[in-house]
Amino acid sequence: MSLSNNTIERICRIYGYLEYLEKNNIEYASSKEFAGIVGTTDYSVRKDISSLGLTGFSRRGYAVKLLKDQLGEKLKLSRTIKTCIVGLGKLGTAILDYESFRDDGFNMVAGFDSSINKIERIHTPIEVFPVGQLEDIVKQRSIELGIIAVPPVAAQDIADKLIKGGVKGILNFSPVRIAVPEEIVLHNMDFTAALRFVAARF
Amino acid sequence: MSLSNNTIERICRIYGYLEYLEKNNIEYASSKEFAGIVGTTDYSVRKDISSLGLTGFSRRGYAVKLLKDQLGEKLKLSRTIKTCIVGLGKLGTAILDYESFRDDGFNMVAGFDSSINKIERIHTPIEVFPVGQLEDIVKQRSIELGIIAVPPVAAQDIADKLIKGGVKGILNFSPVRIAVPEEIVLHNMDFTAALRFVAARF
DNA sequence: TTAGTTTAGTGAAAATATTCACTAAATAAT
DNA sequence: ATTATTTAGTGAATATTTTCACTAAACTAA
Ligand SMILES: NC(=O)c1ccc[n+]([C@@H]2O[C@H](COP(=O)([O-])OP(=O)(O)OC[C@H]3O[C@@H](n4cnc5c(N)ncnc54)[C@H](O)[C@@H]3O)[C@@H](O)[C@H]2O)c1
Ligand SMILES: NC(=O)c1ccc[n+]([C@@H]2O[C@H](COP(=O)([O-])OP(=O)(O)OC[C@H]3O[C@@H](n4cnc5c(N)ncnc54)[C@H](O)[C@@H]3O)[C@@H](O)[C@H]2O)c1
Repeated sequence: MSLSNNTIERICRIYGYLEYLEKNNIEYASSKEFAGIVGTTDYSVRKDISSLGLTGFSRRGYAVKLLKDQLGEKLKLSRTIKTCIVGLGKLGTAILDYESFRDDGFNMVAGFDSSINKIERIHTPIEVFPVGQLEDIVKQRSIELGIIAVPPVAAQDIADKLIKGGVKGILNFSPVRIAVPEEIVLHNMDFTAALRFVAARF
Repeated sequence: MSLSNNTIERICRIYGYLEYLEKNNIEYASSKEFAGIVGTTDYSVRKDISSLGLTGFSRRGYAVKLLKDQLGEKLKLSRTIKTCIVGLGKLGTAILDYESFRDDGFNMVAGFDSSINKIERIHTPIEVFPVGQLEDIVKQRSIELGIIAVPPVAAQDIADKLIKGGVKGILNFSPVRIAVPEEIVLHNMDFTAALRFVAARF
């Protein structure tokens, strides 16, 4: 019962929508509605959900709160995941300060930068450290997920350090390919590739 | 000869890598090398490239400059694409100031925000306008691609205005589903979904 | 009660995507 | 000159994903 990346991606989007529905006290939603949200068909949504062994209700659809909890359970999203960000430049500070991540279950517990100047000037409730302490802090605080927002040249080095510290996954915003061992989950957010992906389909 | 989204996505990533190779005066690269970059197999890369009617050279691979130009031609990426950003908050200003986009063929020609205060305070070589002028400026300057970095509640309204102004595609950073007509290309950059996509595969 | 409607569940069919197995070309090595 | 090696090109086989067609359940309305 291994899930395809497409299924995981769709479920993650649905999960976000379920949170929204829950906040708005909506109790049921149909596969068709989810399909609209993630841009697929109701068949696919039902297949995705049932492939996790979860079920809905005839004529009412899926129970929002129940499904959210069950999906969270299955995909290990309901627990809070300790996260850090490396590179506190323009993009990094935007991410550092983005408060919704906490609601979404990602607890930003540290920021790192190589510039002491920057670290001293930064004004945020989150603790920030010089990059030299990266590995230690990641270990100490059991940080599971690292976000990379350093210039491309530094990205591989930072990834290596995050991995030594023990992170299980990396979200990389720098536009370079990073090499990681098998067991580490890597996902790239390549803005330029995304812009091209749009422009290529005009 | 319509390309799948997977193919387009891979080609966009390869295109970025070709730019890097070109800058470093590397003349040839193999399908295997591209496969490593985009995380697929050499077979798939060759299929992708040949599905566009493009070819390489036995025993040398693909000619970097030639392939880049040809892919650029086929996917309409070689021309410069006029782009604007709406919402000049933390994320929006980071994107506004990100200079690599220009090298990558995206010319940021305008920024918009609803806060006059913000517009007056912003310090950037790119022209910024109150959001009331959005539709007109997009028309006047023939902006083809709009980036949305406003709070979720405003996202649909901004999308509607961008479309009225005539953009062909939208890159949406707000974590909500936006409705657009068939002919408009929409792509969502949902950071939370990306974090979840990583965490779900730990 | 009965007929109609909505929506989930699901095996089968169809469509799509990937991988394989093989050919051919170019070059290097012996 | 011959053999070996590397790498692209590609039709066929395989695998995966999506869609379809149908069933069943739950509820509504007549
Ligand atoms: N700003 C954007 O909109 C944008 C868009 C797409 C991609 N990116 C990518 O995101 C990354 C960050 O972009 P940015 O605009 O914030 O750049 P930036 O220059 O504003 O910030 C980079 C930060 O990284 C720090 N840094 C440099 N080397 C480091 C190291 N070895 N360890 C720790 N910190 C280090 C710098 O001190 C700086 O604070 C870059 O890779 C960039 O290509 C940015
Ligand atoms: N900061 C992040 O790291 C981050 C991460 C993920 C998603 N996002 C999303 O990106 C968007 C922007 O985030 P941010 O952190 O930059 O927020 P922000 O509050 O810093 O900036 C939002 C900006 O939009 C402007 N704005 C509000 N309504 C507008 C309207 N109708 N027209 C034009 N401008 C308007 C505001 O004046 C402000 O400058 C949000 O949707 C947010 O959810 C941000």
